[in-house]
Amino acid sequence: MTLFAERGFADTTVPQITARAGLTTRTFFRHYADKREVLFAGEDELPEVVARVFAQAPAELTPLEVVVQGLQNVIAPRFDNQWAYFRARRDIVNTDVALLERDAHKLASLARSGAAGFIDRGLTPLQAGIAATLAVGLYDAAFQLWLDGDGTTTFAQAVTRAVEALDDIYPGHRAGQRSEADRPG
Amino acid sequence: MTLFAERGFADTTVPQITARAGLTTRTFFRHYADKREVLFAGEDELPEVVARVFAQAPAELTPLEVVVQGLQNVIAPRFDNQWAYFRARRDIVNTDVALLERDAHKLASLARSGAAGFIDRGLTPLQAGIAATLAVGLYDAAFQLWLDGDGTTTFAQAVTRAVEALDDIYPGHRAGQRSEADRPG
DNA sequence: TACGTGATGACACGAGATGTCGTCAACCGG
DNA sequence: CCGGTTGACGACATCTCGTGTCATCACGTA
Repeated sequence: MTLFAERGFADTTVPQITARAGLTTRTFFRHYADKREVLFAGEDELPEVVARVFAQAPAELTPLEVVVQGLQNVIAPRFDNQWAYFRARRDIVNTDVALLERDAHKLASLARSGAAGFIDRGLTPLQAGIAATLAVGLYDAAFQLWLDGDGTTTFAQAVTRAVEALDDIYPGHRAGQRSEADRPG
Repeated sequence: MTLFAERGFADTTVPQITARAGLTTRTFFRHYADKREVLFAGEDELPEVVARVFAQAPAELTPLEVVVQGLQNVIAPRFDNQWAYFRARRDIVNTDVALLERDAHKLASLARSGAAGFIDRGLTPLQAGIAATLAVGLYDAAFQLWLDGDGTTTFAQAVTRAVEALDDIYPGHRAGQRSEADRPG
């Protein structure tokens, strides 16, 4: 991370990283599948987290309610207190196309995991795919909103704001509310 | 494409491709930024197409209406009659993680382009980001649905089915309809 | 002590990707 | 017809990424 911030991701070679760490190039690739993966290590468990969210969710919840509840109760606690790290990480990722590709693919994998969960809940593959994409969209929007803040707001608050934005652009049935209630733009 | 189908993407080297084409390795990289880009050439114009859709859309349309109209009127004609090519292309892309990453990033770039258009129409960045992600999700769902078909159905029909699926999982205001109408399922 | 296991170092190597220079054909104005 | 420019390509060198392979060393255990 330090070297990436100093010299940029592309201009930092693996030998430079391992020299700083006192290891060998070969050892680096035994721990990380490739150079990019250093910045994404630890996110592989997210699909499992998603699966757990679906397993614990009551059957009567709507797809969106499952998503919001999962983001608020399971994802949020994992992110708070790590704001500074994710902020620094995003600044690096945004400078390199290869890292943005990896990031986009991780989100797509997350969506596939979510779609599997929705199918288990009885949705058709088409519905599940769209629901999962919408869920990941909310997740990512909330994540970026959270990072754009000053580090004092919680991830859960960002999720709430993202859901409100969704209702603004595409008013849907919210639990306990009449969908007719038009919101001012 | 032929070599990729025969030997797989990863096991096909650039010298093999250029030998088949009667050219040099160096010449290959003058036409394509990297090996993966061969399968995505021509999609760079999609963001411009998106920009045109937004420029032509009447101001009174809702975000979702802009998307659906754009997909039906502008995107669909570009895809029909190319079903066989896109089908073969998808079969190759799905076999290689690096290609899936590139694919995911292209969709993300498309979403950024769409978000810019929504911001121009007066949405907040947060709303625009979510609207664009939802739009790309519909686009991709329709695209996959279209490819899963037998080649006789049109892309526009797939878009219609995708929008119906969205309304099933997250009932929103559709033009000229009461949103109270609960759908079974 | 002897053995197995796991992490690491050392070395070689293929493939992707880029910089640089020279060549050649097409084009264009005089 | 001539001389210059432009653009595409070949040839060569080079760098980095990533992998296969084998030797070594530390550690725990019978």
